[in-house]
Amino acid sequence: MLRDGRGWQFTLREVARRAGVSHAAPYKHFPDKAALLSELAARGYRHLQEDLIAALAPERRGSARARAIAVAKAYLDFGRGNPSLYELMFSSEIDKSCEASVREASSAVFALIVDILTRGQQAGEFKAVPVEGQAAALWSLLHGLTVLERGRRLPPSEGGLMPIDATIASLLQGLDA
Amino acid sequence: MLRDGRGWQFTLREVARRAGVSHAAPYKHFPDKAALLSELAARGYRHLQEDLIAALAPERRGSARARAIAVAKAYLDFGRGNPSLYELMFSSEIDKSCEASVREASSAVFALIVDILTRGQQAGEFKAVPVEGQAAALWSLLHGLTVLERGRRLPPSEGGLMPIDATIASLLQGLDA
DNA sequence: ACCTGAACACCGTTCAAGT
DNA sequence: ACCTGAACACCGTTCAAGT
Repeated sequence: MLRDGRGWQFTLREVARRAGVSHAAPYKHFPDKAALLSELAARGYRHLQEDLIAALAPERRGSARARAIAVAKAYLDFGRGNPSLYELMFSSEIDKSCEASVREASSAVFALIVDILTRGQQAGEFKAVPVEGQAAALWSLLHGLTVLERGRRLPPSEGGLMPIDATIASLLQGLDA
Repeated sequence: MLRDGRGWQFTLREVARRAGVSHAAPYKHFPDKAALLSELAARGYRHLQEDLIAALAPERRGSARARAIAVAKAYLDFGRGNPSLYELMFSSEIDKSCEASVREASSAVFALIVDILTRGQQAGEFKAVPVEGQAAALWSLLHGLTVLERGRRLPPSEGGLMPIDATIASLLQGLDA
C-alpha cells in the first residue's frame, strides 16, 4: 500500500512505477485492478492461515481451549500487523469480484476454526452445538474485535488495550460444555 | 453510492452532477471528500442508533436477554439494509480522518450496548464481569457477523441464512449469570 | 510472449472570477 | 453552509506498435 497526501492508496500506476515498468505492463499479468487485489486478498488469507497453524503447533497437546486462545491471539496479531491487507481481505471490492481463489483461501481459514471447535466438542470441552454456528461466532468475534480495535471504536480500557482477553473469555464461556 | 462499470463508486463529481451543480460546488460545503464521507458515516451511526432504540422500545418491560436479542436483530438488519453505508462507517478511510462527529456518534452506539448489558447485570440476568468487555464482545460479534454474512465468508447453513440466531445465543450464554 | 507510449475518459482539488 | 469554468496532476484502461 502506498502513502498518499492523506491516507493509503493502491494504484496500478504506482505499482508499475515501483516495478520499474510502464503503467500498461500490469495488464499483461492481470486483467484489471480488481483481479490484482483479489490475488493479494487470497494471499492474505493463506498467510493468515499459516500464522494460525503456526500458533497451533506448540499447543498440539494442549486443551481445546488453549488452542482456541492461541489461535485467537494469532488472528488478532495478524490483523494488527497487516492492517491494510486485512481490510482489503474483507472489503466489498473483493467479494463482489467473487474470485474462486479468495473463496477457497477464506474457506480454509473457516475450516481451521471449525476443526479446533470440533475437536473441543469431541473431547467434551466445548458444548455440542452445531459447530458451524460456533465457528461463525468465533470468527465474527475475532473479525469484529480486529476492526473495532483498529478503528478505536472501543473505549480505551483501564489496563491498556486489553478488553480482548476478557472478550474472548466471554465467548469461550458460552462454548464451555 | 453510485453504480460504476464494475462496483460502487462514490465520487464528488457525480454527487455534484446529481445535485445539478458544478463539480467545484461541494468544496463550498466540505473541505474535501474525506470530510463529506465522515459526515455520512456520522449520520450512519446516528441512524443505526435510532434503529436500535426503536427496536428496544417494545421490549421496554422485557428481560435483558430479550432486549439484547432485539437490538442484535436490529443491528444486523441495519447492516443488511445499508451495506455501502455500513462498510463506510468502519472503513479506515473514516477513522484516519478521526472526526469528532464520527467518534461521538459511534460512542453513542457503544453506550447503548453498555446500557443494556449493565441493566442485565443489575437485574442479575447477566454475569457481573466488566461491562465494557462484555459490550465489546457483543458489538464485535455483531460487526463480524454483518461483514462475514455480507461477504459470504460463512458456509450457507442448512435452514437458510441463519447461523445468526445460534451465534448470538452462543455469546449470550457466555453472558448468562 | 512481453513491454511501450500515446490516448481516452475519468478523478480530486485549486483558483480566479462571477452572482 | 454562494457558484462557475478552466486548469493541474493524477487515475484505470485500451490499443497499435515495437522487441
